[in-house]
Amino acid sequence: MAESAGPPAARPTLETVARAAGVSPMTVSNAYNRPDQLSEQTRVRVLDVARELGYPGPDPAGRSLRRRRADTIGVLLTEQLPYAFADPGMVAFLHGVATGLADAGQALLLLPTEGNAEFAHVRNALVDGFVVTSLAPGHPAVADVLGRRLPVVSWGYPRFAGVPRIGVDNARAAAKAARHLLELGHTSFGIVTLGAPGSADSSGVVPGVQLSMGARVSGFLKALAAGGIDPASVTVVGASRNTRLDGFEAARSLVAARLRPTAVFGVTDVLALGVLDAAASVGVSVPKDLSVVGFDDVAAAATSVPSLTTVSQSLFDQGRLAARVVLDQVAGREAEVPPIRTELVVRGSTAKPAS
Amino acid sequence: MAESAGPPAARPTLETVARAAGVSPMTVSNAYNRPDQLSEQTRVRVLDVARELGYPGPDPAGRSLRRRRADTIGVLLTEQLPYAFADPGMVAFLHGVATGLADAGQALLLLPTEGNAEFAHVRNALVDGFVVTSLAPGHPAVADVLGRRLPVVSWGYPRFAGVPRIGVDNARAAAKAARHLLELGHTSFGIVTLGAPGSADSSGVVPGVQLSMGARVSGFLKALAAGGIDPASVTVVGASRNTRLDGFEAARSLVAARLRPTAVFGVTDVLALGVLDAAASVGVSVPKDLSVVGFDDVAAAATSVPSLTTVSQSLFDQGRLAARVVLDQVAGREAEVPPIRTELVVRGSTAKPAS
DNA sequence: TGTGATTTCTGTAACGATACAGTCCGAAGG
DNA sequence: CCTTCGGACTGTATCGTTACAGAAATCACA
Repeated sequence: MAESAGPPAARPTLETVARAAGVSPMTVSNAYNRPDQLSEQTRVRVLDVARELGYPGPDPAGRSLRRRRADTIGVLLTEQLPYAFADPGMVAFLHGVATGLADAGQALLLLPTEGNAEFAHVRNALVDGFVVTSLAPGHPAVADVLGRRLPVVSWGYPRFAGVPRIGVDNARAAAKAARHLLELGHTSFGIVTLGAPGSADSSGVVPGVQLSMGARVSGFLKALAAGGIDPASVTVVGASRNTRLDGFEAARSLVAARLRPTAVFGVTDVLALGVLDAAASVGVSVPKDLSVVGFDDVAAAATSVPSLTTVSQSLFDQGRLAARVVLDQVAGREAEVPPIRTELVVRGSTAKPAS
Repeated sequence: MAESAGPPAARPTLETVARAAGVSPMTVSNAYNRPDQLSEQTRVRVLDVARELGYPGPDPAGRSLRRRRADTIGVLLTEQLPYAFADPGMVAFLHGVATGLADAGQALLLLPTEGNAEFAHVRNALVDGFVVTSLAPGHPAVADVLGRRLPVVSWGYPRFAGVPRIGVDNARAAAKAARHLLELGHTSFGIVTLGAPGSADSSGVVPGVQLSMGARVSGFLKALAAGGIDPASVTVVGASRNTRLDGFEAARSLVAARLRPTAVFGVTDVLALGVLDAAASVGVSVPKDLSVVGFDDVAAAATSVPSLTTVSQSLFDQGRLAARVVLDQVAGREAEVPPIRTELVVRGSTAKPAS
């Protein structure tokens, strides 16, 4: 073929197509994006020519530059990205975000905040806004996100100035768990938290624990104190990661101790499920010999054996709300963030202590 | 302040910064992207000026257009995007993809293929390549993806010409489950599959079932036939969606029937867990009165009561492989796709039939 | 037939960045 | 003193698209 010689088949662009079809580039663009702006006849002809030339359609990069819109929201995950998928609470939240974005026709870009890529992700992400999940104030990604000067909404702690935050009142929610156990008649307690192990000091502050988890621990202890229990008498153990296995290992010393508490609060359901495993492994019966309360109400809490009493916080709805709030900001509407309700769901893992 | 008048504070660009710092735009660009190309002194000065002007750093849209790279891979989800998060098998696969991409410093763009956005997502996605999950050949998104002329890798069925496919041999894998049950001595079988309910015809083909699930069903039946069981004697019921609850409902008729089979194959673990629920709901003891085998080996299979015998297929590794293959293509290397191994994991849900 | 209104299409000018191919300059080496 | 070399920086030309303003052609209707 003669035509296979010549310039080495430059990638076709709008203009290539326009020239070949004998119309202006604008008309080709309209053929793809605003079918109502040109006659059906021309549109068909243009698209035919495009197909013949192997034109893949308007390049999103050019379009994005010109329109100053990416129709994409970035979700920044505190933990290394892959790990987020292993955490059912995070998955439920993402599920909600994805739903909210999909309903609005927006795509979701997942951004790791750790890893070998020195965080350039955030600087280079083609997005119209960010949803950030529980980011520590000093984290390098914080500066990157705020530096982009794009709409942001944050989930969990801490608060950033001028950034709407979505999240529950962890201290109050944890207090519900404590009151439930007090009402059942428990007097000796343990806590499995996330982060550094250690005991609470007199003010109920446990050092080295994630902020939101810290609020859960201190809220739980404060409610106990209001019920006449000395916070210093409560043994607090820490799991290094939020996995069932880490919860199991952290709880082993608790449930095997001679002076075993009769009630344990796991600051996440995943950890609480690990407590159930630990109890089973040493022959301690739940809820007969030990009551266990979790936090989050993930799907597995309802199907575990025994099923888990927990503080429900509708992670899915929070995700959807996060999407709505960030999209409102993108659209120039200031969104108000309603408070998120929590509710104690009593299931099979709590009962009166054995007398 | 006098300077707050004047033009309404145009958003600063590379050139704004360059002019203010008395250098060329190229130098500003280098200050951000190639620190080794200029003196430390100039770099600091440029970045200082940028900060003063409130310059948010090089705009990803411009950069992406010029470099013709997005450093992002799009993942196309068959099901409506949000639903994918509810499916543990899909989550495990995504987990693997995310890991593979994060290791290579790439971001992950999640794309819905359904919803109210008429699939424009795929055409507008700023990505260097796609990973598609189990897309039916006639699906509108298929044309969009192939039309982009970007690297693609597909997971599951069907195969597309020129597109590397990652997936297991479902028929052979399902046969392992069948042989396990035959060896235990079972002679009456049921299947819970995904898609339209219906009975197998003589050739073992069940109409209206997803392709990969169809392969599991027919592979299972073929292995039974090889063991002397008439496929027509096997009752096949269908769940409309891959959820534990749908599996429960689909299995109810099976386990409650007078001529209840002694062994049931769930084509996914999620459905098989639903079968366990159904058995429990009518007082049928697993594995004493009923053996149940699943497929996938999701996390919940190991922790269910009883734990689930299943065909393991390392979904995580397949995700990571998908990432590697598509990135290889982006880099111009042709990747070869190794076969994926499956393995029968025998746990507590299978036993010899009650005599 | 004239006068708008409507439909259909075009020309131009950005959008903001980086690749590429230099230029300039001081220091090292002879 | 002249050459050579490497580091630091610059100028220009795109990358591919769409917003905007308006022109030309067609139509409706008195």
